[in-house]
Amino acid sequence: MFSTSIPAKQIVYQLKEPQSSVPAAAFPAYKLWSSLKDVCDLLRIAATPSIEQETLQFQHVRYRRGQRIYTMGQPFKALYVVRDGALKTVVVDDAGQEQILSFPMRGDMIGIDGIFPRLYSSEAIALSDCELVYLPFKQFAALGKSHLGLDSAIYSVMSEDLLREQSVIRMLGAIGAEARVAQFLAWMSKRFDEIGQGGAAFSLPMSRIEIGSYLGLSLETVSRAFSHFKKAGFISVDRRTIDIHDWQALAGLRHAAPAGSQKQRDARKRSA
Amino acid sequence: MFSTSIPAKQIVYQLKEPQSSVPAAAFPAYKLWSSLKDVCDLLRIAATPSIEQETLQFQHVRYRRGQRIYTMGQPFKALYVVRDGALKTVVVDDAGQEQILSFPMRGDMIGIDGIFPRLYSSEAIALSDCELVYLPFKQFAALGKSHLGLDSAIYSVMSEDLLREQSVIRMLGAIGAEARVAQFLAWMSKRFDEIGQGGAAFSLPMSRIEIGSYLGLSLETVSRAFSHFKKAGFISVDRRTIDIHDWQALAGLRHAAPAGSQKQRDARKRSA
DNA sequence: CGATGCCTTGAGGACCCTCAAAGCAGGTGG
DNA sequence: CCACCTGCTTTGAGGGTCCTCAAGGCATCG
Repeated sequence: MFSTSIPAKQIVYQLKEPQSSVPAAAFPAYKLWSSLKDVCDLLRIAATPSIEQETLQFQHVRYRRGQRIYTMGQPFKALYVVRDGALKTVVVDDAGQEQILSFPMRGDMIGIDGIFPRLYSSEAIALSDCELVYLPFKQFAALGKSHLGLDSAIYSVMSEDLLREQSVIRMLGAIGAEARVAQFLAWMSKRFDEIGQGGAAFSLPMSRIEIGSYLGLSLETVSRAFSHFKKAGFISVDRRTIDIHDWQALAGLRHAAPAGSQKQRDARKRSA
Repeated sequence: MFSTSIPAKQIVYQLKEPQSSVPAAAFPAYKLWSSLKDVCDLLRIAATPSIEQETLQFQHVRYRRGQRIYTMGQPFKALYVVRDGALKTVVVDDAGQEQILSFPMRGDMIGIDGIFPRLYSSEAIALSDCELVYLPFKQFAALGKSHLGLDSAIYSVMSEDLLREQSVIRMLGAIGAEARVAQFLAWMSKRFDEIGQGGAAFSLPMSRIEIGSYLGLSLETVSRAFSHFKKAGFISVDRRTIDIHDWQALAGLRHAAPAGSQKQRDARKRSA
């Protein structure tokens, strides 16, 4: 139904479900292969001399807005690193409910959650046209053995992902609605800044519904929070265009917690 | 203040802050070293012949109820695998708020979130007396190179942890209070069953507050949910002793969602 | 036996979801 | 080029879930 198999060394434009009739050629023939060092740079892994000498190349794949990179239940074959564009990863429960897990952007690795069950256990969908580096898992994992420190670096990438999820859990479990949205905006701003797209003014790649799903809120609550921050002068909002005027104010809203958890009770008991 | 350094090959009883004055000798001299194969068995990793021949041994460490295994910000040195007992992992925010991330039990690996930042980014605290296997990270990671398939297995363990966190996120983001508690009980039951402590009747190692923190609920809501399930005949509750009478009923409450997210709208749009 | 945690149960109210309507942008087709 | 449709966003009104506050029971421990 949806064959992701990419025959060993062959350029494949991933253009199923064209949706709009732009031909593949409409994409500039950017750069379709990455060396191991390129991948490490993307992932912010320090490259050793040994890594720089590796000649194995990894293919780039492109997706259009709305396309699925992989689907729940599909056999796990590869990891992907985002080179350009924005995506969402979601799980769909048996009732058809979508829950968004992350919004991967440049430098993020996706597909990790498929390693253990040997099946992708979430779906990745492109929010904008995007370009990914395709890493066949076996080949990539094998490189960990031949390059000193690369295995630890891969562990690091996975560990980082765990950390990111932990901060989401913390947010969902112990923070009020407005503070979640504020923190989300602060994160996005920081993220766009790192990527070099200007952290102060950017365009959100996702809808209010998607933000709501990610934050455990309804779309209306997200919208209202935006409006509130606008009135307070922290940001400007116009549709998906955001200008951050007061990053500190947003990041500072982390506290203000009325949701899910006991406010200021108990705190800590045992003295260390 | 809290030195975790364990001098290479030497038995160390971790018994700081005795709390109650039970001497170390009160513990039976169980088995204080594990081979790589033992560790793999614990982690449910298939052991290859090469792994069975590995002679490197890993030390066991014991902790008493209430003791910290590691603390946030402490330099990362080792992973631990739970051999016996139950723990909690928590993050503490700048306001002193605790948020519980997981309740590791036999077969779980902890400390993974410290790999990337080279600092433990959460705390692990023993809920009961327990016994862990101490895996110095460098030595352990190095084994991944010399044993075929072990590196992939380690990736699997980490990937599994990611999956577990994802299901927590899904719960916090899109499910009502009672359903969370129900699912929590169903999980615990399954977990105790796997460990061989009887999935139908068990004793919870954690308090209502801790369950609430994990599930993003107040302790009162947890308590009320327990009472409700008792009245409905799904379980018996007496303090921390739980008897599951109708596992299906609990697991079935997964749906019933009124919290955090849009109920039955939109669902899925683009047809695959 | 008093003190201390932990758990249960009740009453009131805050927060955020649900439902509803209207404004706007982009795309399609006449 | 404009009408129309669809999808996204904003804003308002009402109500439900779950938190907060409070009091009392029941174990464990010094």
